[in-house]
Amino acid sequence: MPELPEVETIRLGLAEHALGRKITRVTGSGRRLVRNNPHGMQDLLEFLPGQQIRELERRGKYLWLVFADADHCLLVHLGMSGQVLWNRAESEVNRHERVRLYLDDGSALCFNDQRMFGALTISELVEGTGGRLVPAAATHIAADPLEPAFDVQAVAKRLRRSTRHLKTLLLDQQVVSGIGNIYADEALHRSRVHGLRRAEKLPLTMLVDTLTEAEAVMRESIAQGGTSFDELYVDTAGNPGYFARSLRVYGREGEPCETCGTPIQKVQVDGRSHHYCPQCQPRPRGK
DNA sequence: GTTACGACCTGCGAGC
DNA sequence: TGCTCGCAGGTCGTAA
Repeated sequence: MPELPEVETIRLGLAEHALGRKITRVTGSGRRLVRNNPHGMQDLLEFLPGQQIRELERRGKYLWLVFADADHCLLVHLGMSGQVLWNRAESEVNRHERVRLYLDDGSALCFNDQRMFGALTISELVEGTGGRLVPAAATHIAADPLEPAFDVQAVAKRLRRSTRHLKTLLLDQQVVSGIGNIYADEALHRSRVHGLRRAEKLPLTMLVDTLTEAEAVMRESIAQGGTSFDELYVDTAGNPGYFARSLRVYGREGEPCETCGTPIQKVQVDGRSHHYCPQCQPRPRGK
């Protein structure tokens, strides 16, 4: 599932191949991936050919292609199962391929999506958080922990004003972006906090610690190419990431905690699974 | 304004 | 063997 480290790995892969390249042709089918465009696929087919890719930007789980002579960009969200593969133009079409951008060097960027949660959107660039140019369709997304504009103290204070479960807040992209279910669980384990704790009940230092651990675990994951549980996440060359073997709690239900040996447990927090060590991360009283 | 929850979507595995 | 059902989870809309 692409979270910040996986999207950043894809961004780095794209930068290697696509920067400076001009889009010559676009093919695509289906409506769901392009549902946020007023005229669906037609908007991509009309806007993208001839555009030169000048920059590749990312905020949280959102990635966008900035073009050389346009105030619009192509905003990419990979949802749960999106992939961006760099192929030869004549390469075989994957059964889940939705859109293909042909580049002027004979290569192609293929957007695959099995579960159809992803989105490709032509969006205007506007000034967003921290004075940064961001797609209008993503202005509601908060800064992520890897951005210079990210203020950990301010975000911790924002968390502390909420009565919600901390796990749920970490997943709220309008509070802090880039964190998904995997890295939320890992950050909570590293900071020894149970996801069912109410943010308002926690000391500020503990919230700062959780956010700091989130940043650390995502940086470590980027260094290993992200986390792959199955074939759903691969980089632009089709290779899996190797951070899954470094995860301490996510996907390790029943296995001993690396810290204390207590079996990892799994519960539901607001409809999402939460993996935790009952010894290192005690549940709040009454739960 | 804030919070909680269901729908969307597809493939896979468990259970019958 | 084949069918049904639940689960996975990022985001958005809706209801309270």
